Amino acid sequence: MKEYSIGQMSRHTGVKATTIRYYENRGLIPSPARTRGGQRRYDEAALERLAFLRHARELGFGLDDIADLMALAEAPSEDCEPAHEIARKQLAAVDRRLTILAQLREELVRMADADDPGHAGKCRVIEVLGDHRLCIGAHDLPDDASQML
Amino acid sequence: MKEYSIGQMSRHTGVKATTIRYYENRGLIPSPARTRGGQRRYDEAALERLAFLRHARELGFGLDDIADLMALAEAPSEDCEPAHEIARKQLAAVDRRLTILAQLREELVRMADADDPGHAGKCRVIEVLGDHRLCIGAHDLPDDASQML
DNA sequence: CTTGAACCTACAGTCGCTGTAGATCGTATC
DNA sequence: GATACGATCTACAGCGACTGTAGGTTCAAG
Repeated sequence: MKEYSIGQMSRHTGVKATTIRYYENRGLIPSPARTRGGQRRYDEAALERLAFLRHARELGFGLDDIADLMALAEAPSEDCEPAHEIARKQLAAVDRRLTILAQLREELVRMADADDPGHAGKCRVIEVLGDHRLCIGAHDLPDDASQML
Repeated sequence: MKEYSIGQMSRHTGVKATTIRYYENRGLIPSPARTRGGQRRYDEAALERLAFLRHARELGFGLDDIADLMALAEAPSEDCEPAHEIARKQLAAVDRRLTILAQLREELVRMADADDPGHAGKCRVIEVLGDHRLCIGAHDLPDDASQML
C-alpha cells in the first residue's frame, strides 16, 4: 500500500502543500494518518479525492459546492439530480461571465486600437472610460458582477 | 451648484455607499465636503470621477490600475501611451480569461447536459469530475488561473 | 417636534488561498 | 552514530475588493 507525503500529493495533483492543509482545515478532505513525527501520510483514496477536488476547482466550482459534490460522490444515491443542479448552476455562472467579458473585450479593443499615438488631442482610453455614453452597448452589470470578472 | 449625498451618488452610479467610502479610504476619490453634522456632500466633479471609476471597474481594471488612469486623466500630458499600455494589458488579460472560460464551458455542457436522469449507475457529473481523462482537452490552467475565473 | 430613513465610524468577515516565522522531522551521506 | 539539508510542521497575518454589522447621529418631511 503506497503512501504519499504532502509534497508528493502536491506534485501528483498540482495542488500546493499549503492549499492541501487549507482544504483539510476546511473539512474538504479528511485528516490523514501521521508519522510518529507528525507528518501527514496519504493513501491512494486521498489522492483521488484531491484530484477530484482540483478538477472541480479548475472548473470554477466554489468550495461549498465541491463539498456537496463530494458528499454525493461518497454516498451515491440513484438520484444524481442534485449534482446536475450544481453543474447547471455553474454553467449558468460561466455563461454570464462570458457575456460580460465579450462586451468588455469589444470596448477594450476600441480603446487600445484607437490609433492616435502621441497625438496632441484627446486620448481615447480616458475618454471612453470617462463617458459611459461612448460605450457600444449598455454593459450594465448585475449587482455582484465583480465576482464574475 | 448641485450637491449630492452619498446615497444619491450611489443611485446615480450604481456604486454602493459602503464602497464609495471604501474608495475614499483607499485614496481613489478625494474626501468630499461635509455638512455641519458630518455627512458627505459631493459635487458634479466627484460624480464624474466616481462614474469613471465604476466604469473602469466594470471593465475589469484593478484599483491600482485605475488610480494610474485617474492620475493620467487629471493631469493629461500629450502622451497617452501609458493609458494605452494599461488598456492593452487589460485586453490581454480578458482574452486569457475568455479562452479559459470557453474551454470550461465546453466541459460543463458535456457534464450538465448528459441526459441520463435517474440512471442507476454512476452520475455523469461526478464521473467526469473524478476522472480527468474524460476531459476533452487538457484544460490545465496557469498557476494564477483562479484570479481569471 | 417627532419620526424614520439616511448617514456616520470602526471593525470583523467574505473567498480561496498565499506567505511568513520559527521549529521539527526524515533521509542520505560520511 | 553524527551531520547536513530539504521537507514538513503549526499558527497566524495578508491579499483584493469589497460586504456586513453594531451602535450611534443627522437630516428632511409632516
